[in-house]
Amino acid sequence: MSTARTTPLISVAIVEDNRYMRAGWRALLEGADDMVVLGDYDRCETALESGALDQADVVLMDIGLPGISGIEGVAVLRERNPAAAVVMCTVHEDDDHIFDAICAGAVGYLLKKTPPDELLKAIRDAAGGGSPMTPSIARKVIGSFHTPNGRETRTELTPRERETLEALAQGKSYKTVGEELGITVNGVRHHIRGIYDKLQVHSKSEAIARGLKERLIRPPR
Amino acid sequence: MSTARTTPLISVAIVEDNRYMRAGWRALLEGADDMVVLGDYDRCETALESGALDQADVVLMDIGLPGISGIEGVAVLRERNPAAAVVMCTVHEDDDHIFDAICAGAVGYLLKKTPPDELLKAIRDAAGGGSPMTPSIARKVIGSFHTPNGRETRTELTPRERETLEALAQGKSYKTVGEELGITVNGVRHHIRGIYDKLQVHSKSEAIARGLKERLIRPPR
DNA sequence: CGAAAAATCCCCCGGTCTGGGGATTTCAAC
DNA sequence: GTTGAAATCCCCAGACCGGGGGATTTTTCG
Repeated sequence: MSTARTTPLISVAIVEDNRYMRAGWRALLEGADDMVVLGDYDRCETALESGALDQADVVLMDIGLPGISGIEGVAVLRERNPAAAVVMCTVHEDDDHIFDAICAGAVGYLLKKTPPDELLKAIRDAAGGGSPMTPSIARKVIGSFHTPNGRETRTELTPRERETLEALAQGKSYKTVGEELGITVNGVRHHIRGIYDKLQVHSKSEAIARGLKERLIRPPR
Repeated sequence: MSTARTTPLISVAIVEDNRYMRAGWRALLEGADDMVVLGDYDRCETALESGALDQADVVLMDIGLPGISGIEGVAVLRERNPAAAVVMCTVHEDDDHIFDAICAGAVGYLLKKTPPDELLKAIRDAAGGGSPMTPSIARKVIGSFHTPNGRETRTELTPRERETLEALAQGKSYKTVGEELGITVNGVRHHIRGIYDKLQVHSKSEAIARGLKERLIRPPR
């Protein structure tokens, strides 16, 4: 009889255009006794056609692929097989690629320099409901939640102005904001004018957009 | 002569109200030869007064503290010593605490059930510019970037409506949006009316707020 | 091929918002 | 104890936006 397993096998699919890297990954995963490689592909199109991605628990995906990029690939796959945990694996460490991939639906993001044992750990992690990330990437993701310097008066909004802007960002009208802050519409108007002045904008939405971008206020919810 | 070090010592401060847990952490860290414990405290106030936090590389902080909570503590510390990497350590796994702590400035978030060796790894990770997180927490953070179902027509906005709403979220006016999409103000108005209808709102800001909340559109930047 | 949905354009009217003034109170700092 | 910033309130005029209509064209799909 075969060895009793405490955990089910992890099905993995590989999408990577570099054949040597692809072969390396395959060999590595095949050496792990808790994983099975469903297939390796050099581009998203063929991987999707093969059907392997539809049964995969984890998909190791390169980001810079010929044809459909890894980013678009994730988006497509997410509709076909939402249960699959896609781990992006790439040389790019720049913010745009990272956040594009994450927004598209990737659950993990590793740099290609990740050592083999950590790659295996990452796959187990991803299959187990985690989100493996290279430390520097994790910090970037976390950093995206942080306000630029943490001060109350970051750019230079007064506390009251910040409250006002946050209320506006929740879609509230002058009147509603006034009720919420316990002041009249005129009081609200004053603060809003201060905000427009400091942010150099001329409308509610513009102020909200800048407030969010500069992280002067926290995004609602 | 003392042993040559390849990496500098990591200064750690501990803030945790449970004395047993605190003592346990302290003992653990003192057993690691690349760390030095600057002090352990049962509340933020005393920790801040002591000055230990001002020199710490890493701060292990409980989230549920008497007096000033760990969340507020992070915010305060961030202004005093932005270089410190604060790792929240708690039993709470609910979203609010997590995101509040991260937004306040924490770089890591561990559950108290984290085994000792992983705790040490997490501290080294935090000191080295990473963001240690319990796998389930990491997934939640990553998940916050994902759209609910990944489809293009998530709730029920048409592609053109989504483009319009995204442009609005960038603070653009009807006219500007029209120029961007290559249509007239009237075309824009039509899409916006469709959006208002579907989202059940009655103003630009409200639509943007809901669009962001429901993740129908990606936050600008 | 037809029906439905999406996308485009147009007009009018009333309400909200923006920009321009000006005024008073409070509170902390100098 | 004056100064200044923050916060509160008020008015007016014009621009922009939202709700109500209606119309045409392209695309999608059964």
